[in-house]
Amino acid sequence: MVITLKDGSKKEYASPMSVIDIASDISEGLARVACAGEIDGKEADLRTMVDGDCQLNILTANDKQGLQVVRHTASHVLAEAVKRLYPDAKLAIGPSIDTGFYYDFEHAPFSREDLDQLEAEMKKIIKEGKKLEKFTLPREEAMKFMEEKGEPYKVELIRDLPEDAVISFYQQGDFVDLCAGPHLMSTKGIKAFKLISSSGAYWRGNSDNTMLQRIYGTAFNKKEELADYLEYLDNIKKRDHNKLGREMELFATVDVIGQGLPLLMPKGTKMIQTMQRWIEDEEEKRGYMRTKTPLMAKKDLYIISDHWDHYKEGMFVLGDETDEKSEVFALRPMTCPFQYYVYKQSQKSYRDLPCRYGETSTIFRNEDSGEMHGLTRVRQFTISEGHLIVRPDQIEEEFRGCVDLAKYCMTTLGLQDDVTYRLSLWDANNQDHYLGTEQQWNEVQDMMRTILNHIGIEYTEEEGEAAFYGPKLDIQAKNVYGKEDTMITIQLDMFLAERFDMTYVDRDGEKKRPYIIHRTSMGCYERTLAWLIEKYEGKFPTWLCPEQVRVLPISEKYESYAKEVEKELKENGILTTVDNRSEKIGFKIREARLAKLPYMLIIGQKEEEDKTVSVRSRFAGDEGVKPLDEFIGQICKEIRTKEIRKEEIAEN
RNA sequence: GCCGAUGUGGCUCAAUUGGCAGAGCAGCUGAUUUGUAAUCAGCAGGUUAUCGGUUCGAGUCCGAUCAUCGGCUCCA
Repeated sequence: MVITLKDGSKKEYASPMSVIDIASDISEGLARVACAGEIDGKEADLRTMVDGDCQLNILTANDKQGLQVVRHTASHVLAEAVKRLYPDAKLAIGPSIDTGFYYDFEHAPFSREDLDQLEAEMKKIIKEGKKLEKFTLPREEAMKFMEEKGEPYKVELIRDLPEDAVISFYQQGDFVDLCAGPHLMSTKGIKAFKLISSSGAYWRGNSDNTMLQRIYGTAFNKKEELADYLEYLDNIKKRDHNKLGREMELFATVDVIGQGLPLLMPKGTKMIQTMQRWIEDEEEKRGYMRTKTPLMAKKDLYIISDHWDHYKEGMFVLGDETDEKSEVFALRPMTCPFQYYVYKQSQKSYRDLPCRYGETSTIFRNEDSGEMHGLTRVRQFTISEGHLIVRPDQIEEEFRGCVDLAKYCMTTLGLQDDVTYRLSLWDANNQDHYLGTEQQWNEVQDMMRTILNHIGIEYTEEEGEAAFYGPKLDIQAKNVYGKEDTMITIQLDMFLAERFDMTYVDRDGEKKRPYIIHRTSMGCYERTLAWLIEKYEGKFPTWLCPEQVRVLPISEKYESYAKEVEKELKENGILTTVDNRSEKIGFKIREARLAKLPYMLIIGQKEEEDKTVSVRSRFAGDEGVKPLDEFIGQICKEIRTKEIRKEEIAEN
């Protein structure tokens, strides 16, 4: 057989060889660092026998997949350490993940001290350098084997494998684990690892199941890489909106007000107001009509919209539901039905469509108590919500307009490169959760795909993420810790128009059903603020800054001139404050830096000259003495054009 | 909702293991009037998240509640 290597060179062997033996044949050095193989582009264990012509690539820990193998093997070492220290612990699953690996155990919660002890045990296991041996068993024997070992979760895993699956195990010394692999040849290949944390996690990700204990860890090829990663984890805390946003007095929370109900402080509010005014104006330019509808409604409304059946758990209900005579209200979890009634106030012609309604809409969702987080997961929030009532022939163009608006918003804020697009589909196995029929869903989902392909955006598809009334294009972004949330959503709905009996009179005089596009142009203001804090590390683009210029007189003598300067700046719409404290100028500058201000103006006078304004910016440092008019012109232009300077984007 | 950790002035942290709640920074007052990262002095600020229990005595031990954090599940 002929093996073609990565560099194009060829090796010929008379009989089948394992990947690791071929690696050894290439060089002993390569065999030592080999983590896995890639046969004709498919990942393979080092023990895999190669028995025909193929393209072979040897993966090391420098390859992403190679590192995954190291981490996966580290998870087995962790499992062995747990079984050594706590023989009663039951094993569940232990995969590698983007940032390392985890392993789930049925056991009492692990403390940090337990993790330290487990780390020490893992070091021992690695030092012992046991070989990992792979073997397979037929289904029944495999189940019996794991039953005898007292591993009920493994038995369940085997039971659920397809009939024809090859059931493989890896053994290192006395420790055996059910595993598809691939794995390193020896535990010695784990050069640097660390157990990061532990927490509860449901068996098979289902909250009806037992809660297991998950231990998270990470592993790297070199000690320095691990140290860098741990330092990185430490550093990103400085960008965490939940910490920085409180420090910068953008928002706060108060025990007695409650979870998920942050107070937006004056500075945070100013930023949101700036964004809101900008977005409302932009939407108006794009043909939206604004509405202002109630924050609550009788339950009757939600019965029509089907929220009562599909979403009641997520709503704040006011009044006694059990008393049939009392009026029951609910705070709105979205604005859709309210805007539908705006539409229904008059009979519409096909000429009236598309009908674009926008509302800066505060909504309420009763999230589970454990879900709240800073500004990204709250119980009351405000979104730039909109509904477009459209004819079938207008769907594509209007959808395209929504995507364009979303992109414009993201680009203006500088967030456009940090997002991924996800087409959220229904779950055909769970049809009770959705309105409509399978045929209708297939139709509307295909329509979405066609539009997205025409627009030419790259997207992934995700089943079970749709709204109950239709598929969504979700624009997703991650926070500094890698947790993903929806930034913007554009949804296509062919069901609710019927439920609300919305119609238009078509050219032929017949009443027809419109389609509805639900969309946000920028999404939730609170969440967006959170992303901005993390993106810019608090050093926002000037137009968004709650304090754009701070005027710093070098002494009391210049206070009155400082006031004049302030007045003139304010007249030009620049957000300005004066620092009148009697501190030394160096101290004032330090304070202004900590406040992450874009500009400071230092007011003083040199010898016989007139009073001067010297400009200091976080972009160019000391810009020297400038005429005030020139400075005002410069900053006004910056605010007007919503310019984002490169320096403003915090380095990763 | 579930598992775990945490909760002491605005912020960062002490309090010798159950024995008088303390410091730095921020704040306020006064002095200083300053040219690019910290002027000096003084003052004020706490029912130790809340409620209850054990104890001669609780920041410390126990219980409940609330909130915050890390996850799981859920979600814009």
